[in-house]
Amino acid sequence: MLLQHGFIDKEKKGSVNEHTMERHLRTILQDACAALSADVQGDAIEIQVPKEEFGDLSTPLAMGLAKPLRKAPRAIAEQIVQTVRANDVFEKVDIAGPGFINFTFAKPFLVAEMLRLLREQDAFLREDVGQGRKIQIEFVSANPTGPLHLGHGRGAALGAALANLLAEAGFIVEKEFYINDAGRQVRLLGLSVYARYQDLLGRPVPFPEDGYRGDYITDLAEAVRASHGDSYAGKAFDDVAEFFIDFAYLRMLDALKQDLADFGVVFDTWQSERDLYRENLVEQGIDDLKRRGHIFEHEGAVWFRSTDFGDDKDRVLVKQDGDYTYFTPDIAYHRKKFEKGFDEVIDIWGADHHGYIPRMSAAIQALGHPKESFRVLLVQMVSLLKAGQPVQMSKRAGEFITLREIMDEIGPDTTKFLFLTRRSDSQLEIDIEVAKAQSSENPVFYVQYAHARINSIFEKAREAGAPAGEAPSVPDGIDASLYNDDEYRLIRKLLLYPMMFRGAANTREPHRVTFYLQELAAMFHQYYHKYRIITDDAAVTTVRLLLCQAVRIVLRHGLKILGVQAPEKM
RNA sequence: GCGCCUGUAGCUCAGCUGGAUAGAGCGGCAGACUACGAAUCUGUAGGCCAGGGGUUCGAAUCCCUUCAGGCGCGCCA
Repeated sequence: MLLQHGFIDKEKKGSVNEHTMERHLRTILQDACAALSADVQGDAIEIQVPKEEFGDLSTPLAMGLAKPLRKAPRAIAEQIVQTVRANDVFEKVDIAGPGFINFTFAKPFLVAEMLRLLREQDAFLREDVGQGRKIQIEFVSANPTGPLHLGHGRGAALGAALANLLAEAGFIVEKEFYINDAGRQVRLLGLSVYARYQDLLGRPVPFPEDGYRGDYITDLAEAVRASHGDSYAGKAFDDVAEFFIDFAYLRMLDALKQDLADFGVVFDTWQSERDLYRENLVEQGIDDLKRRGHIFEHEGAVWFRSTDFGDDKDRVLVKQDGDYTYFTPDIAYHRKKFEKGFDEVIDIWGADHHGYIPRMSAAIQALGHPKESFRVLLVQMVSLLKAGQPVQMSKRAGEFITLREIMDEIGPDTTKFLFLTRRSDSQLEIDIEVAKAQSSENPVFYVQYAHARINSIFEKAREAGAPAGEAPSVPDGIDASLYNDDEYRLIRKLLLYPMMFRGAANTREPHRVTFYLQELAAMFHQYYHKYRIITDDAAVTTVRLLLCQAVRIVLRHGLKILGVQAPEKM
């Protein structure tokens, strides 16, 4: 159940990528440091991608060692270079600036790595950072009281992409949606529908002050009338509350699931708040905290001493009137998450809830879990512009742009891609006119076009009777001189994918994938314009088709993480 | 008042666990289809990284401060 992504090739899952450019370099540098009697762990060595003219990879290692070794950075660099130069994976190793060491890999090595990419495909691209650790991502979790809006869409895109990313990175991932079906909000929903229903039957009642006012409320009231006629006419709300609440929220939940499905986002588990009560978990949560000594009573209320764990103030769990606060079932919920055995729990929240983080974190720590095992990713607001003018959104008046509308306007792929080209915690503006009008120059099409174009090349190759059909079979070796400098640029970019991938997984930042894909697509389009893939020279053609195939594999992998189609044709 | 997020090219944003001459897309300007898809490509202009101070070999990145925008600070949810 946990592995329903269909994306993970379970047979290849176990293989670990041992020989990317970066790992190679790391190992070599670690040995070099040992020779200098500097105890540096391979993983701790900083490796970066420099500007192209400097080389493929570089390290400021020597500058960092200057102080502990009490030597000049360049002198240290010299020593490192001496030991490293003998290695034949490098074409060039040199020192630049204040002490950077730049590495340029030898072409035969690059070619061999690319062939490995072609053979191993996804297994070559991913890095096992999770090592089977269990991680839960809870996201969207919208109240089932209205349609999903853009903020939810952003959370959905992020959560789904992150789940794909982490699953590929060797975590066991569960995607969960928390259903707020027990609180005041669903009651208000039921009451709103009730009021509209009575209106329809000519028995107007005052509309609730904070009620939901969207047209969908009236639609729900109509649906009640259609299925139950006037059997609830004139009855007091308290007598029919359960019916109206359940009728309304279950329909909203269905609609919400449909929206998410159409957006391409699927959840593994749906946790109901009511079930937490049914299973007595809310009470157990309080008891657990009590046992651990973090509960006190004050002025007739039950408090959690969250200040012991970094919160600003202590928090009430049971009010004077005996009701729970919103926080209390949430503690039970997070307690349950950990009882299910997750090593890490990620919540994706709207940024307006950021003030809630310290108390939730405190509760989790109080329950005995390490602080680092809980992580909240904040998704900032999405504001919508139409031709440069802000579109006013008021949830109260039921006036807001829904995810559904945006999906219908600009398509799920574009919507997801736009959401994922920004860090989640930066505010995002989408101008719907721009997104529509420029659809032909939209970044998502740019990347997809590269993929479709490669597919088209293979079609052409088949027609032309080139030595390749779908894609040439992968040879054991290729003469490194068959590739030109522009092709080596592309190959290097491909080989940097695993490094980018690991960074994205470690930081939980899928947007890095988006940026990488745009860069790769750009590089490919440029290459395509400069050279013909299918030529009279059979050897060159084969070798170029192999490169195209490698680009295609990487594009597909990246797009799949983002949850965006990799179309054969456009 | 306190806390969190943000401030980088005309616009939208990357880069932020300190590294080399700060990047991309869009928009602007000038160009490229008799060859695998022009949803593409080439060239060009555009910056006191909000301001100020500090830390050090080195700061867009870390610290302090000012300013501007957003969001929070309930025995609400």
